[in-house]
Amino acid sequence: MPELPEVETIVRELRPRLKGRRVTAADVLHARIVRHSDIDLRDWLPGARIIDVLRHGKFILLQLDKGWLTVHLGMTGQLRFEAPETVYTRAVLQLDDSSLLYDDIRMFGSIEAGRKRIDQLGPDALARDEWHVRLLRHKAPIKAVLLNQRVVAGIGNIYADEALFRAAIHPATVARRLSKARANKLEQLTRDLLNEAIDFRGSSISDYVDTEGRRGGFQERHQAYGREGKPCVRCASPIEKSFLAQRGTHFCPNCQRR
DNA sequence: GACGATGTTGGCAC
DNA sequence: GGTGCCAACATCGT
Repeated sequence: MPELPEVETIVRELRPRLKGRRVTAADVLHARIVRHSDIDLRDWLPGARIIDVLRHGKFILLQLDKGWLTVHLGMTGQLRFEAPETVYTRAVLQLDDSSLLYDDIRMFGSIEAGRKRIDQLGPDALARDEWHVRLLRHKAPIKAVLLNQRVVAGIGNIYADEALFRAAIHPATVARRLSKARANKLEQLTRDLLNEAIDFRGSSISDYVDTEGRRGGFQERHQAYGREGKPCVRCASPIEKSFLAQRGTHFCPNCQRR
């Protein structure tokens, strides 16, 4: 569920509440959530001071005085302050002044100590980086390349469809065959899109809520994603849905020609 | 009730 | 390097 705008919304709420706080206790209710590490968070976290809260792509990074705690929300992960535990609560952090709970219905999310996996990611989609040149190195369909977090980090299925719609590029276009100008335009339109979505506190399709349980508002502004059969806002042709890179893909067959 | 789809990623086979 | 399939899991719509 959560892509860059949703994760950024959460990070902006976490940062002022977590910065400078000390972890007093940690509980892991479902071991599967903690991955790629032999560290037992229940032993490792207590006493740690939170220096800052950062984001890279869809990953939330808690910078601690003793290392890093990396959180990925997967499809249905949620972080909530002072919330009651549910059957889907997978971990709980007790802080010196509050508690932070990690809920995850489908458990595609993860929490890990260390920062290693971030090294595999491409530049954050909003970072100062001309990442459109990276798109041109791949011969896969442009939509698959946008979804590849090693190429550029933060774009998921919703924003890939929305970005390609704005740029009027067919999702199946071979990335390497885009002109440099079109790739550059795609990057700029993607940045605009992500920033607008952040202004609306992200998109809520079903599960996504922020740390206070509020839904986002950007789903009302989607022009392609979830609009199958509805008229294109530019030309009124019905939006089509097909499958590409094993993901539902929405586009205007008239505006986005191959 | 069964079936298929859902915003994510990682691993593996080819 | 790219593709396709599967796995993790629960819910919801048809």
